Amino acid sequence: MVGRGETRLKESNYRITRPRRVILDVLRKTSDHLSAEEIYQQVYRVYPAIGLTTVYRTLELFVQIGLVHKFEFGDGKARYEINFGPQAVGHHHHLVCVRCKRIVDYSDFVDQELELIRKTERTLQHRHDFVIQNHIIEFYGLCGVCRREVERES
Amino acid sequence: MVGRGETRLKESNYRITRPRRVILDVLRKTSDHLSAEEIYQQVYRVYPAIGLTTVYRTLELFVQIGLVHKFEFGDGKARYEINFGPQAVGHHHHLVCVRCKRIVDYSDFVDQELELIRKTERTLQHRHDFVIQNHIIEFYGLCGVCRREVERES
DNA sequence: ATATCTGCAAAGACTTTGCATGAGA
DNA sequence: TCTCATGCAAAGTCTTTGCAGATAT
Repeated sequence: MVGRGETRLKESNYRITRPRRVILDVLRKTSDHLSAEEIYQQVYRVYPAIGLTTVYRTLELFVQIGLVHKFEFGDGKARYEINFGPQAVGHHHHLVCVRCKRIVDYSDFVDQELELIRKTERTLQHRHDFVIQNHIIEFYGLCGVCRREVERES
Repeated sequence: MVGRGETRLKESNYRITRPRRVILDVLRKTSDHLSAEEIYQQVYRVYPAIGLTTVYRTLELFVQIGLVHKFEFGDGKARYEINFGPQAVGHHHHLVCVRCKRIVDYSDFVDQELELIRKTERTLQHRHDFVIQNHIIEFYGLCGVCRREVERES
């Protein structure tokens, strides 16, 4: 999916600039769910001239060309992950606590999911004239800590 | 999943108030992806004393007790849908355009998905000590209109 | 009666926009 | 060269918080 991001940029007629390269590097190297501010801070270390605005603009660009996925888990700030595609190592999904917003990654069943996803994807592409770049599966619920706190309150 | 929402409120030791009843009604009756502001406006028609703050607080409460799901599709405002559960009529997923944020509902393959989801759910519950309330599947990509615009630009 | 809930106003947090300067192809 | 990209400052939008008055049980 992601290929080499620089190639993708060129293909889409965007310039390869220092900020874009560094932001892409940060995203490629982390396995966290980074917010724009966090990405800004990481980039700042190797390229202090960076501005937060550029980070936002670059991330939006990456999202639109399918290089990155933007997640919003409900805690007010968006988070970004590079999009390696459904078959790549690193493909995973999320388990989110609706109370404390804790996020757990999981990658169980991704191979079993693949067939269903592919089939769905094909159908949706045709039926709705969409070019699909990626998909997400998320489970929502209460983590153990929050469940016990809720039980105690009632 | 949702049962009768009022019952769920009682069980969780929350009071059944006019604003809560009206907000729940609005959510039960619509099939749209309403934002807090939109919900406020709908509620306002039958209960003009409502405040936007209350709408936000009520929605957050509903999310935490699993009555409602909060979606953030990337356009800056959260959207809310009542959570009927994976087997109920009305269960559906989303197809989102990363460029114009258009959202298409689909419900193809939801029966085929059920088995996989159940299995995943069971595993995750145990492995991560989570009580799972619901799940979402979302596909992201470019809608036809945006795809053509992007092609024209390059 | 009293612990909860509500509405208003104000504050807060994240993100976007305008514009002049700088940099890639 | 010349269009595209960047950074700063300011503005914008959605959401949350504080607090006094109202309400459900």
